Amino acid sequence: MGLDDRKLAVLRAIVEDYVATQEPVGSKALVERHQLGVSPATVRNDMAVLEEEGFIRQPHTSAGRVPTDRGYRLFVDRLSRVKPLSPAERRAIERFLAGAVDLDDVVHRTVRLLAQLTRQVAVVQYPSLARSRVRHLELVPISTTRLMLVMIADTGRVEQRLVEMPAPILADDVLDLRRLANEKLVGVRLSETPPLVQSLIEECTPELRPAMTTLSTVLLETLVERHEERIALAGTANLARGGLLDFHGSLRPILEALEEEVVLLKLIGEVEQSTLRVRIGDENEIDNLRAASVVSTGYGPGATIVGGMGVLGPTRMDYPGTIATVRAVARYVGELLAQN
Amino acid sequence: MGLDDRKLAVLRAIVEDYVATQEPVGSKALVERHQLGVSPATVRNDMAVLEEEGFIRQPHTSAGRVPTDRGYRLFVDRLSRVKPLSPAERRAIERFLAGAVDLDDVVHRTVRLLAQLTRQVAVVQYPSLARSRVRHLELVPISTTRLMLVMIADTGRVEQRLVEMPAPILADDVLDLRRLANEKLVGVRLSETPPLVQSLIEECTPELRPAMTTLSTVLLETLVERHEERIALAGTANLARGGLLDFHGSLRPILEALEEEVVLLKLIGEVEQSTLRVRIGDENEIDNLRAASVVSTGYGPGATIVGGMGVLGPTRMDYPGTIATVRAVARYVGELLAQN
DNA sequence: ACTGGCACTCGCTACAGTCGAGTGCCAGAG
DNA sequence: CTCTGGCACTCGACTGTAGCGAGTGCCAGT
Repeated sequence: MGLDDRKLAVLRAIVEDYVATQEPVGSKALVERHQLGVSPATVRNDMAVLEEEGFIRQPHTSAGRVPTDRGYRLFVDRLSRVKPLSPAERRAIERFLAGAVDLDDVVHRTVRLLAQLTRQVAVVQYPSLARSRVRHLELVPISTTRLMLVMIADTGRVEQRLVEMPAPILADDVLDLRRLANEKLVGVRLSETPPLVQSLIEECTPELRPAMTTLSTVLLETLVERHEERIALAGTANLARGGLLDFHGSLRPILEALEEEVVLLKLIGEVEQSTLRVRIGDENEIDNLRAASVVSTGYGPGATIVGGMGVLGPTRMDYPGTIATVRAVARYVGELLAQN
Repeated sequence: MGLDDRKLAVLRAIVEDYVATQEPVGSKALVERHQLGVSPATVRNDMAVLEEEGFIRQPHTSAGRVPTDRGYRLFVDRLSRVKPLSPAERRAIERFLAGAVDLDDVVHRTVRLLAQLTRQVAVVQYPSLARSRVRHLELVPISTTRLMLVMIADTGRVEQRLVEMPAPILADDVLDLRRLANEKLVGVRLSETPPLVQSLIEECTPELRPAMTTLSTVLLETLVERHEERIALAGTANLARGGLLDFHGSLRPILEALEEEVVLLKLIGEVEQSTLRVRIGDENEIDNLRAASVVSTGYGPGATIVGGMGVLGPTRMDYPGTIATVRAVARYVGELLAQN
């Protein structure tokens, strides 16, 4: 396919105009707004080619052109220059995140910040437990047969869980359990704890065995199985901005998808390296989100990735701006985490 | 105003039909569907009176009638018989909540359950800290200058917070701090802790004083000031069901309101007794929710109320059903909490 | 290879006309 | 005094027609 420079320029112009105005853009308007140096007729010919190649389409005969998912893809891959953040934005990010006092707080602020800056739906995954190490385990007696298990991970995450003991347990035994568990598990990656928890049962004294067994099941549940991943969400109201023209009509599927933790994790949790990822319309694996685009990236202290964050909006969105913002916020959060 | 029994029956019929069909209801359709025992003409006269009194209105001349907020109000107060839950529903509630393992879990399940049963947006407030008592305070050393403060309330809530110490602190001192704090604060209502925390500083040994001072500020923040109330939300996708006819057009204001914790608290958190409360359309103090109705109630173990829960939907909603569901769920959750 | 011109398409808007659900009112019956 | 049947009226929803104009595709000319 012969896509010379001018045709690409035309595509870029179409995307930019359409994103800005939300209206199909015609050849005449194009040459007026951009300095293409050629006549509308020429642009029309280029448009015909672009349409043949599947980068743009006409909503109706005799309307202007609109980019297709493929068109946006090409735009993102080859045509959009990264739009550097303004100093004001950088400062806003820094100031907004600086006040955070806690991991919870960091995540909360981050997700609100992302939603606000991009004016879209923001999603932030808490640092993944699978990628964390155990920093400390605490057992707090609640009653004679009840303990509260508190697990603190090196990423700052804290999980707690009630443990129902099979029989009353002595304070001293609780201390023993705690000591044993900590000796064995502190510093270990959570994903690698299961065999160790098993050995914990085997190696402990017979008197402690029943208690340790129940504790272990809860431990395993807390560490590995149960709602292992947490997610924060903000900016859903932004979905209703575009007058429902985006998302062709109904927000329902989108809202439904956003309620499913699993779906959200799929959206932003699958990042292995810190590469930023853009999924446009059809490229999304989740059917409900075929009308949306997702910009996501991993984040973490230094080069390691401990979780993902991202933004969801209409396919017709300001990709360069969104990409820049997501990238910047992720970097700041990473630095913040590194300080701990 | 003379509202005899038949006029009330007419109003009830109008509300029921409109809720079911979502279309303005005319006199003829009414007599056909309900056994009113009179002719359409008579009904029309009654309707005229009802309209004069402000209980129903016509969207346009020559369309059927639609209930006004006032009409719904009268319906809820005097016309709706409580619709008992089906045994199947009761069982569903029981089964769904029985598996809960944790306060977090209870709240999560409750909110999803409510959303599912009522097919509306559900909101559940975590047991309010202000109404809880301190059950235990735990201090976990993270590094020489960092502690993790964990507060467990008698309602099952657990709050944690990082404490940044002004100077390195010894393990023994941590134990002392913990002991002192627990001695002073365990069993106290959170709302009454501030003076005690103050005295904690005054009474402790000079060596511990700096550490205790920082700890105290964090304690106060955790116990009283900071995001004291937590809230769970589910079912936002249900907002987009009614084809946007409800909420006259835009979901935006509703979604915006739902993102504000403060607003949500106002919605469901102001319950003092366990009385169920229904706010219809205009009766809502929050402007963004003038097009919605809220059914809310308090819940808690036994007669004490520890938090609120509720449901938000279009004014045109099945009040009897929703009221019954909310009430039932709140009661079950209360029983569940009482077991702890 | 680009441009200007021209005929053509087709969605949008306005307007007129018809249909019918629903109403308000009135006179008469119970 | 209350209910009923009848009747004229209103007005929104729908249909069909016509004109407008943005935008296109194509072609001949430079």
